Amino acid sequence: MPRAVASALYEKVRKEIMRRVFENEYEVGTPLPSAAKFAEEFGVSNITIKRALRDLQHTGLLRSFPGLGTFVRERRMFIHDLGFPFASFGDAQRLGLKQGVHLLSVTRERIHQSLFSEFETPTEKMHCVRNIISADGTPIMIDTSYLPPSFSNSVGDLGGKLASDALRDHGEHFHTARILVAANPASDEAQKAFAIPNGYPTLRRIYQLTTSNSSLSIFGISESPFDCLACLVELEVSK
Amino acid sequence: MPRAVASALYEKVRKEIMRRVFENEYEVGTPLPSAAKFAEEFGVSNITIKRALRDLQHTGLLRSFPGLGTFVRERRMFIHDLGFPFASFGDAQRLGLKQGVHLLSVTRERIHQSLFSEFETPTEKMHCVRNIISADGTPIMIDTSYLPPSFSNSVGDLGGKLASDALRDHGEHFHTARILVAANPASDEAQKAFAIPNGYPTLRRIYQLTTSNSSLSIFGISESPFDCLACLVELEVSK
DNA sequence: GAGTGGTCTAGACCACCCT
DNA sequence: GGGTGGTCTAGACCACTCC
Repeated sequence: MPRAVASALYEKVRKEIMRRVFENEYEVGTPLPSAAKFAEEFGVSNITIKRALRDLQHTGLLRSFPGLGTFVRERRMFIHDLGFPFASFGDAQRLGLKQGVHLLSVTRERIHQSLFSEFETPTEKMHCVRNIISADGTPIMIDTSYLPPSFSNSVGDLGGKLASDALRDHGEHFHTARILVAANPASDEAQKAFAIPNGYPTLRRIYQLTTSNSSLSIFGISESPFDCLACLVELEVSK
Repeated sequence: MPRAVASALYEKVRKEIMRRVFENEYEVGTPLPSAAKFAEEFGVSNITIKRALRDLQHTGLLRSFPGLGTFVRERRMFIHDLGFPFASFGDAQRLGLKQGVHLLSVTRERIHQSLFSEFETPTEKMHCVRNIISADGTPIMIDTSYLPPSFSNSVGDLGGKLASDALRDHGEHFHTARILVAANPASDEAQKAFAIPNGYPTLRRIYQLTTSNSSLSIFGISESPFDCLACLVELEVSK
């Protein structure tokens, strides 16, 4: 049963730098010592330092900019209450934060079955709307919503708002939300949208919203970098 | 606005190997070509190949064993229905899978406040029970439960069972579960317990169980590798 | 002994940012 | 020009597994 390196040089370096960051030994806004400086201090190779720094980027602790240096990453975590399944503008105001919805694309696509294996999804081509949702100016979530073709007469309405709002505009209200919450390495889209590295942990919500109109379901996926968003749920336990 | 490398050699290699795995070009159980073979095939350095393979380990696609080779990682995903907040043996049987609970440690610790910032936790020293939960023989979850000191007369009971079961043994039943679901890079404990690399995405549930006895709350954290467990929740939407 | 992956180094080049 | 991080290479050593 292999694994566990722990004794590696880059691990020692990583843990020491991590400790310093947690002890606030580096000011946010000013760069950490350069890789060359660290290499001299720790008495190890340049490359070993870079390896440690890269690992710390992958866990969200640091962020490097070529030509500028390496910085402590500032975090701002938002809590998404699943009791209000999909933050709409009303919810955002309630939470006291400025929410923005930025349209990425409107296309016609089939639902990616492998992601929705826990759901019964239609196989026909759906309207597919991708939005970036930001809170207080920082992007925190990329949402892909699939709406049935019956929405075709108002596709233009879909941009810049969330599926729940689009539903509302059609006079429909969803009454049940079924949500699969999972962790995942960042998708390609999330990597681009949030400028995060390959493998960066993200939180995914794969959801189905149903309305009183039984033929009308909205499916979707939301993805957020792990350090931007968490979900809260409160449950009365049956028996 | 930096970031985005995509054109890097190791990225091309990574994507090509990833494609081959998804296309089932490599049999599970037999090793992939060695780094040396890949280096020859792609016409790049040994080290560049290793970099790509390492990234693919960090996203859970591959798993390497020194002396043996690199293998496609077999995944088995369990779905945890939050409607039955904490899988007990009864729930496990209902789901038709063999659940195991393996005691790691019983200690007295204070609750780590920074992890429970969304909860109001007691500051006194609590009983702290760590268990590894496995399903069908594979470990899928490490759980840390904090129980109030009033459980002191039966600390011996805490091993090998979950907090909800311990509660039941005391004639108490929880009626509300408050759960914060988040993604995170693997904690040190999870790294050891699941033999996963630094930065591996995990799903965390930070929870509070309350009973009709208002002074009795159980707090806890569960952590699972992202490819082992997801959470499902179904909600009636108020309003 | 041969092959494997993991680590570490020295050295090089690039694109970027600042002065 | 000098500093930064990012990439890539060649070469070495180690611990491991299998034959």
